[in-house]
Amino acid sequence: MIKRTTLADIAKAANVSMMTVSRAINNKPGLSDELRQHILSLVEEMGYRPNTFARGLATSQTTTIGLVVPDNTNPFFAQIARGVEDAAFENLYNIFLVNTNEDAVRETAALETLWQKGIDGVILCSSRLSGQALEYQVQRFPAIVLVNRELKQSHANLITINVNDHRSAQRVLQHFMGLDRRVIAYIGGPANSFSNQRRLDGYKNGLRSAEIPYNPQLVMSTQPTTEGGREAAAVLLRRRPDVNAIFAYNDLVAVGAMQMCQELGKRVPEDVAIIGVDDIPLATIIRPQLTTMHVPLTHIGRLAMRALIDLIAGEGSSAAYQIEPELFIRDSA
Amino acid sequence: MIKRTTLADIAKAANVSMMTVSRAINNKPGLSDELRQHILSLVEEMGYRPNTFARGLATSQTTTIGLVVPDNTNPFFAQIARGVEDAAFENLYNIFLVNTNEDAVRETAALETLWQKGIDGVILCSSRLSGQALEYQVQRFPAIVLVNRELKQSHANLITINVNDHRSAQRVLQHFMGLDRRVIAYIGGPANSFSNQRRLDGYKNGLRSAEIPYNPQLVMSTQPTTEGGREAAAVLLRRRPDVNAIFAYNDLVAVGAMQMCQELGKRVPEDVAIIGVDDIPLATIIRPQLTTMHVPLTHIGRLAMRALIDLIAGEGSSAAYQIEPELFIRDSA
DNA sequence: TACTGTTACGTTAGCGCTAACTCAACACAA
DNA sequence: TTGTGTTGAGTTAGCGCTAACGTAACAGTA
Repeated sequence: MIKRTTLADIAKAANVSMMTVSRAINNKPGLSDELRQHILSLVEEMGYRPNTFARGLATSQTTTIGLVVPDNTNPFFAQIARGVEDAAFENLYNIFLVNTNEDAVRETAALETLWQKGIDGVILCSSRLSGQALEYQVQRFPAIVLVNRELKQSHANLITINVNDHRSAQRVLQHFMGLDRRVIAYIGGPANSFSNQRRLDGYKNGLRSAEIPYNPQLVMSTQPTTEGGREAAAVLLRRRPDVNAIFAYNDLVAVGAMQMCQELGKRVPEDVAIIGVDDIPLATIIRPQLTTMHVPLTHIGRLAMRALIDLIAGEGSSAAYQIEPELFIRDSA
Repeated sequence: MIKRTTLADIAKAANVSMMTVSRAINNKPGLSDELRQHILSLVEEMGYRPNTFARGLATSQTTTIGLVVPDNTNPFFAQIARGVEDAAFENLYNIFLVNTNEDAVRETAALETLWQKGIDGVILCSSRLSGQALEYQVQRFPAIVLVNRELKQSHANLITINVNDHRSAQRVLQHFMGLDRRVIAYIGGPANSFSNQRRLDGYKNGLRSAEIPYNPQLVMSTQPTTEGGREAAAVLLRRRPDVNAIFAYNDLVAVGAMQMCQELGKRVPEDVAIIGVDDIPLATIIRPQLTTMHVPLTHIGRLAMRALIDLIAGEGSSAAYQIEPELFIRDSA
C-alpha cells in the first residue's frame, strides 16, 4: 500500500500554509492565479488525493449516497441501479448498494448503517416500511428520494418518483378492448405492494369504463417471478378456461403466465392475449415477444440521482414525479 | 436531520472518560463488566451511533469495500454482486458499487475515487486493465480480489477467483461427442476477454482429443449479448450450414444463437445442439430450456467477499481459486 | 517491608481537513 | 494625513474518534 500524500506535504513543498493549498484544490478564492497554478501542478506531481474521511469529518459532507433496493438481481432494480450509478459517476458521487430482500427488518438495518456512514442522501426503492417508519427515516436523512412509494405528508427534503400505475392499467385494458377481449384477468403481485394496489385500481376502473362487471375470480395475487406467473396462470386457467386476456403485474409474471398458457394448449396471442409491465430485456428475448407497458427504468434511476443531488445542494424542493409508461405493442397481444 | 450523539455526550452522562466509553462500545478489555453494561445501556438510551468518519480517520479502517463490475445489469454480474452484498451485510461491511461499462478509462477512474474513499479492499470483476495497470492497482490497495482475471505475479494482498474455462469447454465438447455431433462451432465473446481465450483453448483441446481437426471457419467472435449471438449464428449458418452443435460464450449468446437457428428453420436440439455457459435465470425461462455449464455465481460473490475480509484481517493469504462449473443438461443439447 | 504485576481507568496527542477569524500590504478617496 | 476597502495570505480551533502511554489502587510474593 502506498503512503498517502497529505495537504501538509503539499503545503511544505509549496512553502505556503495548508489553508492556501486547501483553497487551491477546492477552487475557492483567496489566492493569486499564479500561486494556484503552482500548487495544482505540485498536487499533480506529488499525486496528492484528498482524504475523504478527513474532509467528511470537517465538513460533514461525503459525496456518497445510499441506494436501497429489494434485490439488485431483479432486472427492474438492476436497470434503475444502473441509471443511478451512471448519473452518480457523472457527478462524482459514489453509491452504497444495499439489498433488503423485501424484508422490512433488513431494510431498517440497512438504513441504520447507511446513516452511520453519514451519507448525504438515500434513494429508497419499493420500500416495505410502514408509513410511520418511513416518516422517521425521511426526517433523519439530509435528503431522500422514494422510488415506487408515496408518502402522505410532503417534506422539504423528500422527492418521490412513481410510475403512473393507474393509467398504465387503464391503457392495458383499453388495448384489450380494442382486441375485443372481454374476459380479462389480472395476475397481481404481492398484496403488500403499493404499485400492485394501484394497478388493481386501474384494472377495476378500466373494466368499469367498458361496463364489464368486476369479478374477483379473475384476479390473482402471486410472487413477482416467472414461477409465480406460472402457478397463478395454472390456477386461473383451471378456474376460468374462458379467459382470453391476461394483464400481468410485471414482465416476469407475464412470461411465466405465457408459458403456462402454451403448456396448457392455449395459443398466445390467439387464444389468450398477454400484457406485462416494465419492458425488461427479457420481453424482447422471449418468443412471442412480449407486449408490455414500457417503463423507462434507466431514466428513472438517473432522474432519482439528479433529484437527490439537487436536494442535497438545497436547490431541489419537495416534489412528486409521475412517470407515464407507454404501451409497446409486440407479439403477445 | 437529527443532531448526532457523540462519544463525549455519553462520557459526560456516564461521568467517565471518552476512552472508557470507546472501550465499552468496541468490546475491548480494560473496564469492569458492570461499568460496561452501564455505558452500553446509556448508549442505547441516548441513541448513540459512532461516526464512521471520525473512526475512519483515527484508524484508517472503514468497513467498506468497493465492488467494480462492467455492468450490474448483466445477470452474470448481478448475481455475483448479490452474493457479495449478502456476505458483506452479514459481516457488517458496506459496498460501493461502480460500473465500468467495459471501459478501461472508466475503470481506472472508478478505482481512483474508490482509493480516495480509503476503502479496505476491492473486488474487481472482469477487469479490462492491462497487466501493468492491474499490478499498480494491486499494490495500491490494502486488499484485492480479482474475479475472472488472473495475474502472473502473486501478491500477499491478492486473491483471484476464476472459473475453470478450459475444463468447462472440454466438458461441453465431450457432451457433444456423446451426442455424436462432430461439426461443432464456437461462438466466442469479445477477443480481449480472458475467459474467452481460455474457452477457445479448451475448445481446441477438446477437438484434438476427439481427433477432429480445428477449423477457424467454425469459430466466431461477437458481443456477449443475445443480439451478438443472433448475428454470429446467422453468419455462421450461412457459412457452414452443416453445423450441428454450437458452444456459446455465455447463455445470452446461446439464446440468441438458438433463436436464429430456429428462425432459419433449424430445430434445436435435433438439427443443432446448443450449450451455453453461466446458467443465468434466463436459461430455464427460455424454451427449449438451455443446456449450460452451471457456474455458481452467487457462491462466487460470497466467496469473493469472505476472501477479501480474510485478506483485510491479515488472515488470508495469496490464493487462486478455481471454480469448477458443472454441466446442467436440459433441452437444448 | 519492599518489590512486582495486574486491573481499571484517565490523559495526551493526533488522524487530515476546513470554517472562521486575523492580519499585513496596498490602493484610493476625502 | 487619515480613514476605508480589498486582496492574499496565515493562524487557530475543532470535527469525533482511538492508539499509546500514564497512573492509582490493590494483590501477591520473597
